[in-house]
Amino acid sequence: MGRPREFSDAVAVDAAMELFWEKGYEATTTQDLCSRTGLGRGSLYNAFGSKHRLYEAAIRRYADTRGEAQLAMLAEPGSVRDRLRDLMLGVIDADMADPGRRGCLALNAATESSGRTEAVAGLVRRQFTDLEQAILRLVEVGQSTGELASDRPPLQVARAFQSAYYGLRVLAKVTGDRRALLDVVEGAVAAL
Amino acid sequence: MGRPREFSDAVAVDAAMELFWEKGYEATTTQDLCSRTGLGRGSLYNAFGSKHRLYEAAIRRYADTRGEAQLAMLAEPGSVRDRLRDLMLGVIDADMADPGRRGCLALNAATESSGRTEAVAGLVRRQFTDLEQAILRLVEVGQSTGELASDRPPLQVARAFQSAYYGLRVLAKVTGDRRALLDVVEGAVAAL
DNA sequence: GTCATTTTGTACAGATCAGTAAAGAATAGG
DNA sequence: CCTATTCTTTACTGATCTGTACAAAATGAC
Repeated sequence: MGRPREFSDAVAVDAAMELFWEKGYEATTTQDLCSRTGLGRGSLYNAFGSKHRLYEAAIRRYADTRGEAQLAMLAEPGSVRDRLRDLMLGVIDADMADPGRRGCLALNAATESSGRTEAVAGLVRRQFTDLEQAILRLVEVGQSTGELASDRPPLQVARAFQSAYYGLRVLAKVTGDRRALLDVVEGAVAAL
Repeated sequence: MGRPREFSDAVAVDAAMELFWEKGYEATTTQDLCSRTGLGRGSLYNAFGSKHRLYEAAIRRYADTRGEAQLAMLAEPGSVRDRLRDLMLGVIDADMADPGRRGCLALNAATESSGRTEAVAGLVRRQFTDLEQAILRLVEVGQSTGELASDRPPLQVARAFQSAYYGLRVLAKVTGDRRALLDVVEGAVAAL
């Protein structure tokens, strides 16, 4: 009972996510969040408690939407090499098409020291290990079908590839040199 | 002529660098900077103009000290694989020994959207390409001596390794799992 | 309708923000 | 010693920060 909410939580968190994604935690003000979500201060604090809690919700939402979309991409049919290459190529297209150069919210949250509480670190860690596991499964498939060489531990191969993936996203933040990024992709795929 | 400065610019920038390194640009206040450097507000603004200009000076100083130290490490004697492995192992030791989990200031500056003006992006880009070139030279040496396979373009190999290096630093920000990080090292070195 | 409950809007709190103004202090040159 | 110049200190600005208090509004239960 009581007065019903005039907004959808998911939509509000989505708007907050976009904002944190653009500006980071510290540079985003609660006023920004009110403007972007359309909520008044009272509603925003009533629903989410604090700026930091909303930040955590935004990271969770990022994982549930963008993160899951990436994992789904890895599950599509096709050779292992093609799947992993597409993952990286997709990132290059997305990151370079984005004028705000937002990159990956989870990665941004990992590197921004303020707001990197244990709660945030935990959420980021989970996204990282989810991706690691998805890559690992692909590598295992590739090794079992003979598409990939089987002379190295799959987990090691997966982790090295994942690292190159995050490095790629870091490089894409400051460089506009598409060929440099494509070198990373081909180098990482060749290393499989 | 005029009244002499009571502080050394280099020492002040060094202190500011440590602070920006710990907290990032946005979360560092000018009051923090005054406390840490020991300067009054007047002196700080007289000497550096603005918080952002001091940030740029800090990044430059980071490049001149920490960045150069890394490049020097790559120039030491030893096999190419050992040099590149040591680069990464050194990072693991340094990052995990640091309770503040500061990581790499240049990488932090690259991902923090606020304060990422073109000036900052340029400074970061320079550090990135300096490392790329240093790795490239090593790869070229390795390929010419036969230590590394010569079936792939050296620049592609170097860029993929560099990416794994930055990815490693990102992972080190949130994980305490040393074996996961060591997998990245061995995977990246094996991919050479 | 009345009541309990929740949401909403507004106004406000106290702290803190980056940056500046201005007066006093320390120097070099004359 | 005197002046021009630079640095230091302090006080202050106006804006902005996160979070809260509180009354009005909207609902369901009865």
